[in-house]
Amino acid sequence: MVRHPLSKRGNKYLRKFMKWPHSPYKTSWHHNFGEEQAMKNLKQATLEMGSSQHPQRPNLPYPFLLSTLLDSFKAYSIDPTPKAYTLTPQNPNQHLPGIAPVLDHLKHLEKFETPESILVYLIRFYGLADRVQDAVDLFFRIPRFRKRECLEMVPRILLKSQHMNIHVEESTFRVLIRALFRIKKVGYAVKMLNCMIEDGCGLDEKICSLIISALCEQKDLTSVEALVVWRDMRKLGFCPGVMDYTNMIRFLVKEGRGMDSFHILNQQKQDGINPDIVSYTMVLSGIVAEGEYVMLGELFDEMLVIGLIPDVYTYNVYINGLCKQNKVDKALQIVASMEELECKSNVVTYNTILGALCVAGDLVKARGLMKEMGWKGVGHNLHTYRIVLDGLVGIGEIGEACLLLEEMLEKCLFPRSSTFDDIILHLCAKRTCFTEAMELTKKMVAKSFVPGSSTWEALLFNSGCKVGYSETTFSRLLGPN
DNA sequence: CTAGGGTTAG
Repeated sequence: MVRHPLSKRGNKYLRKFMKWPHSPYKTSWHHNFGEEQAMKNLKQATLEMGSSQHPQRPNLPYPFLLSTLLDSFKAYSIDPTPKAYTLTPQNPNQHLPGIAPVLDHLKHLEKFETPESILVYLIRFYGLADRVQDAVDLFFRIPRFRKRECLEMVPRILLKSQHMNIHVEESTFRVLIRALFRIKKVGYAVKMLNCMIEDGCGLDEKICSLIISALCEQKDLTSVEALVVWRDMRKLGFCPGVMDYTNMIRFLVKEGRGMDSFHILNQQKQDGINPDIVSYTMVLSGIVAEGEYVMLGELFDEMLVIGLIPDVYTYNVYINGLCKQNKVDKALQIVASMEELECKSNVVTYNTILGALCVAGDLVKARGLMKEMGWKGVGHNLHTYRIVLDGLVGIGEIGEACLLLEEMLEKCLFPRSSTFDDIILHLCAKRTCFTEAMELTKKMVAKSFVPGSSTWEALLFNSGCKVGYSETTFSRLLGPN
């Protein structure tokens, strides 16, 4: 059975069974995976098209460029993404005839508005193939790729209808506002809502909710403006529901307005709607982000008094707050008490504390905690390793760092490239370790890591002292890969 | 249609 990867119906029930290893909230994971696979197939297919030595299909099917693209994505039941279109043609002259259908499809059938980058790409493509006229034509046709064009007709129609004495009524407003949401123009949607009210229509609570829920995925309303809209809507008699409060809080926290989210939480309480653990968790994290640690403690206590039971998420936020204040011992106490309360700590809990220990330079404790994780059945992840590795490098424990690095590479986990640089630089600084530095560099380059300029400098500088490394060693490093 | 919505990392 083929299921749309993003369809909620698809994995709604899977959720409760599949809390791990993928965050159940990131349902887009499937989608991303599908996209990755589709892109891979597409890449392969266009490469095959390009190679003329393909036996069965000698000089391949330019017109199939488009169908290949569509098929690759259809196989995973997802719509082609804009990215797919930038991959398509590789060899200008060969794929030239396939471009027109692609453009046509983009203009008329694709759901997304053609990003300018694709058009730029295609114009350059025509240019490379010496089709200057085509390039110029395409340039002038750019506006036609804007799906917004259709919507730009709307004001004219509205004016016209006014002339014709046709009154715009509620349902028309609703259609228009929904259209604005589709193109993520929440700011205009708000304006339209105001028009609606001025026109004497009653306040539409559904639209209010829609506006609040769209806040997170839009860019034209700032948090300050959103707060004004919120206030105005309330003045007009909008009674926010739990979901409205949650959405508003999430938006504010995301925008770094922890204190504002705190005020919304208070409004919610005043309205007699009890905030749940999720809302508290979000607000607490906003408060931590703003460094309001006194308030963090107060709100956490208040939450307990109300009778809400914190879960891992909540504790992790609280622990993060303690760690930011360098109160690692207290954080560890919380972990211990979590155990008593039968709330299992997870990787996030440990990574947070490990980070604090590394900042404090207490690598001994960090090592111990890493061991404890294994023992408690909490697996190490990429971040765990990166945190500790950076910690070791930070205090100059290069020997240990190299051992940990070894362990990581065995598991196919890679450090940040800057960490590689740091390790190599440290090794270079110790003259006796130059050989190791070279070996490590070679290994890394093989894994397509690009050393920074100061790393090259250190390697070159030190290679002067060693006879074994000639120019050829370096040019080999720069070779393929 | 009774879940959804939330945490760390440079």
